[in-house]
Amino acid sequence: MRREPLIRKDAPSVEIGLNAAIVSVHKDEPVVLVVRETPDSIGAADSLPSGPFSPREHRTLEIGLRAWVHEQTGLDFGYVEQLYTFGDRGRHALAEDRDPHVVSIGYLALTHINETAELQRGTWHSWYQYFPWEDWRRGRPAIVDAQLVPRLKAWAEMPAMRATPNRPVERAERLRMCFGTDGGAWDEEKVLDRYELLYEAGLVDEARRDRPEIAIANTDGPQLGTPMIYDHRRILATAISRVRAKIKYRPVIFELMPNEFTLYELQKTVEAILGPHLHKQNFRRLVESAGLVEPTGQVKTRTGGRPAKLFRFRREVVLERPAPGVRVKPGRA
Amino acid sequence: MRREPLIRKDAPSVEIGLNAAIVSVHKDEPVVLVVRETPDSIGAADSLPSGPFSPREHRTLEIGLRAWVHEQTGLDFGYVEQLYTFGDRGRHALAEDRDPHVVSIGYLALTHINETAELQRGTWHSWYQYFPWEDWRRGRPAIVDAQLVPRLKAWAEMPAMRATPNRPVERAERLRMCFGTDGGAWDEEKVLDRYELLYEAGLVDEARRDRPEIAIANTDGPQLGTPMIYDHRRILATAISRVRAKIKYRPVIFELMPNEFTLYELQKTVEAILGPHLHKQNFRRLVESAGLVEPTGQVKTRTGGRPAKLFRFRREVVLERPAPGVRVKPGRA
DNA sequence: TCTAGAAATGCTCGTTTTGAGCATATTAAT
DNA sequence: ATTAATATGCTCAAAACGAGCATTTCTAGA
Repeated sequence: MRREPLIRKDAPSVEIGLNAAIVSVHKDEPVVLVVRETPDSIGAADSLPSGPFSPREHRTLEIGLRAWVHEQTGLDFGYVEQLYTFGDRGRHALAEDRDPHVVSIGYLALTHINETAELQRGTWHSWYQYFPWEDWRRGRPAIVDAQLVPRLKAWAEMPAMRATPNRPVERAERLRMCFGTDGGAWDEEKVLDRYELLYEAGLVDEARRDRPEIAIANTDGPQLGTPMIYDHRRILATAISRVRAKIKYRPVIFELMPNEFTLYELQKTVEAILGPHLHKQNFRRLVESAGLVEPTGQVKTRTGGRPAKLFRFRREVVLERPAPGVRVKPGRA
Repeated sequence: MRREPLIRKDAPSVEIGLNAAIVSVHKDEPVVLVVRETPDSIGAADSLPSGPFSPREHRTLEIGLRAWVHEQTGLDFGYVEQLYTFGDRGRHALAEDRDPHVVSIGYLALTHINETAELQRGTWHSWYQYFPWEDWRRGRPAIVDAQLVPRLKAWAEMPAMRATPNRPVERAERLRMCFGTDGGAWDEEKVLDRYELLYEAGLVDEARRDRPEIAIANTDGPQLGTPMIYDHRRILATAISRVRAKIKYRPVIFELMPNEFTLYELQKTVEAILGPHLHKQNFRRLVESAGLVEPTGQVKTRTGGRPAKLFRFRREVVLERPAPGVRVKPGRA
């Protein structure tokens, strides 16, 4: 069974972009590190730290990523994981660019913001600036019922462009799945699905930018959330989805904490990421009985009440339990 | 704050390889679709269907992947998801190749094998051929205690090459985490971690191939499992890890089933993926009460006993529950 | 035809986990 | 001292889970 080798020698080349969604929690606010860029052909827009992968200089993809982030912001972070590789950085590029095509790899990094500054460039922005509909800290955000749902429903009922008779049903189902319309529940992890639905419906600026012809159908009403360059908002949505899912089964929440913390500080950090739906006493029981933390013996006074015991992360927990994390149930009221 | 554009125009190009780990379950055996290749410079070896991404021909990465798989095997699959992007396809390539460097994107596809054949090329191989230590269907595999653990322990205790005093501890901890030595539990999802540990320890053929100098320390004893070309075995390990994790919170198991099936057939398929640790009556209660299936009204006779009711997947479940899946607990006896 | 064997299915029961809330302790501010 | 705010301990009912017994309904063979 001899055939040509799989990898042909004349295989086309593409350029690889490395992009970092660097997430932290600062004063109970979930934030992402943003650098404002002025690329040619597109107006100034928010951007994630990023740069091309250069195999000659970077031994691995991750090393390349760290180098770019350090160069652009001065930040060195610890935890990082790869999110996803996107074949088209905004379909704009896809439609118009010639080879070499650009493929972008998104990364999620988690870090604790050291008050005694270190950032040389770039700023921390609340991630809800880009996804206001994800901010459930003060209950269901008004924008959902005022903007998203009605405009998405209109889109779902739009006559299909091409002969796809089942399209309206598909759209209505996706709408229900993403936004919990018609009795469904809001799943805090579906950040990417929601963004992609809004993109397809032409309700975010990036869609108008990439596909001007679609946007015509949906110009009545403001665009939703602050846009970003290329596909960076999609990468950020992927990052939020991932971190919201991951803290439930891996102890990554501690990447966002200082070495010592009170249980309530830990809870506040979890709630900043997930949304505020945790019962204080049960949260305490959860993290203690799971062996995620151990008391340091110290207490923190000035809490506004009784002093709180300080805890630290018990690293050994990863050796003891198969999926240690803050196992709060997804999608509750 | 004006600076150079992020993406430089002289950015280096790389070649992107698309690789598919196409997984199915055939007669209670988990299998993967393998094509045997004879690439230059490396002897004949098992390979996953794969090919380079060509932005000119393929509108998206996924379309490119499907095209290559179809060309190489004749198979068209349904469900597919991206796994990971590897920056080095075996460090061999990294060390010796010149630009353009190759980056490989791994995909997981799930499909149901239609008995009335369709495969033009390639063969289905049990995935345990590549990872015999993952096969717990007849209890703890002998190879774990006979080969893996002792040889890994020797490696963990090896004097570190460079000045890294804490290395032995790190190695011992990883060993414990991956293989549950010293009282830890075996976590069926850590397939990739185990493979990478074996690679680092020089116990799989790929490590010897990529880093001949390391292998010298570990030549006493057979190499473990059938090797694959490039980094394909690592991609397969990633695929197994992913599918083992994912069936617990997404109804992907039904991608492996025919339209109608009995609950026991479903259980057998889950057990083929995860390992056999399910209580029959409780499994039934689990999938029924989760609303994952609905009876068709038909029964299947010739089961060897009382006829079994036939069920089908209830697609609506994804609209009702945030994380529908076969929620068996990870890492039990 | 009758019976043993095999598998499917229904059900119980004790344990563990979870959701919710009451009660008490310890601080700071007034 | 009193009050407000927070930390922390504890209880209790509901739900989920793990294990096993019992019954039903088929096939195969005496």
